Amino acid sequence: MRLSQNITKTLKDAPADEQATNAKLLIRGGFIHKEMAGAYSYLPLGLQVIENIKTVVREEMNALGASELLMTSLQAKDSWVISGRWSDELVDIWFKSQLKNGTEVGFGWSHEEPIMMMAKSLVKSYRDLPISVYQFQTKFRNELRAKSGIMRGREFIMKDMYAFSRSADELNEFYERTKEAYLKVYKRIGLGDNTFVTFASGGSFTQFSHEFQTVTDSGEDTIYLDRSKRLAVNEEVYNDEILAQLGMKKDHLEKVKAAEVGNIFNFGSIKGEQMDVYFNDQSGQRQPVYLSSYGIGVSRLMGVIAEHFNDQRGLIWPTNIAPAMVYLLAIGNSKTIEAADKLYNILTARGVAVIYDDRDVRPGEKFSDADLMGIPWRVVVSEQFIKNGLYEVKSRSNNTPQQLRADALIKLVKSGNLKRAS
RNA sequence: CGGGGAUUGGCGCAGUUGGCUAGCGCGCCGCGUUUGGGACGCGGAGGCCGGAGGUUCGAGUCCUCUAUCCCCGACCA
Repeated sequence: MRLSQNITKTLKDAPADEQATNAKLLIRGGFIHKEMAGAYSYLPLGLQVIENIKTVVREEMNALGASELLMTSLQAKDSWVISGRWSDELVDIWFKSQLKNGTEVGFGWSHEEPIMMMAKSLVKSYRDLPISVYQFQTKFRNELRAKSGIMRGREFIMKDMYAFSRSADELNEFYERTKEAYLKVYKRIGLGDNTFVTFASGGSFTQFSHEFQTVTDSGEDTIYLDRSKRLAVNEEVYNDEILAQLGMKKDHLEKVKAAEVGNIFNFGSIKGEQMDVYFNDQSGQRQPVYLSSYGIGVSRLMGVIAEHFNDQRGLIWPTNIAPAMVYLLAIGNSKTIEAADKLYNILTARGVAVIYDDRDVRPGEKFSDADLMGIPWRVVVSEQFIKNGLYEVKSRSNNTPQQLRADALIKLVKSGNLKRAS
């Protein structure tokens, strides 16, 4: 995209009402806009990051055999009454409203109950199973206190997947495969080294659920981490008995702050029994459906990444989720601008996502914005090199530029394996 | 929900013991000079000081209520 057409402008000062690093940088760079506490709009650059994260998640979920759907944000009261979770005492983060005729409705903070109701009408036979579906949804949670920028909002984007299985074994098999898929997701978006499978409280059916925790001081969870095993225990279930059970040694554990970027649950047959979702097995017997659910906080991930990858100058996006691969700018006269226009067309045609700073501002301002926005590669078209057909290429995380021809430039950029046009 | 802090042009801030047309920097508009790390000069636009009520000759400044935001805690299927 051409920066002259971008709706946002970068800011030198972050708004005083933001404390969190992720919010400060994302607002300064023009990625998000605060609507109110805990509710942020995603501007073109920010939306691109969200979409890139989604693409990675989507590919990994599809690889599991799951299919994407989209449920409603508006939810009927009935299904939640069945499970008992319509209660404000039990679930204190409900946003509720009512229709003109007085019928109560809720805004989805989870989609477990609605998906079970759907499954009830769609899943009848063992032949229909196993099956898994997922969606990217805006969740609404009326938190008492919003905090940490986009890391904990009242409205946020989440990928949630629901798997229906015929037995505990079948469920477990899918559960383990999904756990691996999750680790792939975190690896691909740049958080692989710092994200750990973590034992957490399990809920009604199993003793544990598994969280995916990214180690960061900005996180709100405390975990006990065994780095060599790449496993951790959430503080909420941490005690000697549990450690012994998990075969983890206390003196191997580090106490660290972390942000939960995913959580997976095994509900066993409980949900099916509770909500009357049964199928007929091969012998015609009614059996409860086994449910497991899998969440990834997409917008929170964006926040965690912003917290994790930055320096004095601004953001440093990992290549797989950067809003663009190249920040292109020309210095000087009509000749370099013409050359930059041309390069922009070439790169775009080759499927490279480019932010082209075509604004009539001084070079220093362009450099600063390139750094603030955290685009992996900066390409400068200047008089001194263009006469030899060379472009100056510099990585965001490295200060020494190199001079390359267009084809070498494209090769270099594409080695980051991101092919998007914008 | 308990505690603490804050609210003055789009953003960051100043504003004395209550006093006259409410200032500064950034950003924005115009003209000119500039052009490899957020340039400079000149000229402009933009604010009933979060809101309501009160005290006073007079309120950005004092009092009461209220809204919103941030932080700590509690909370986080």
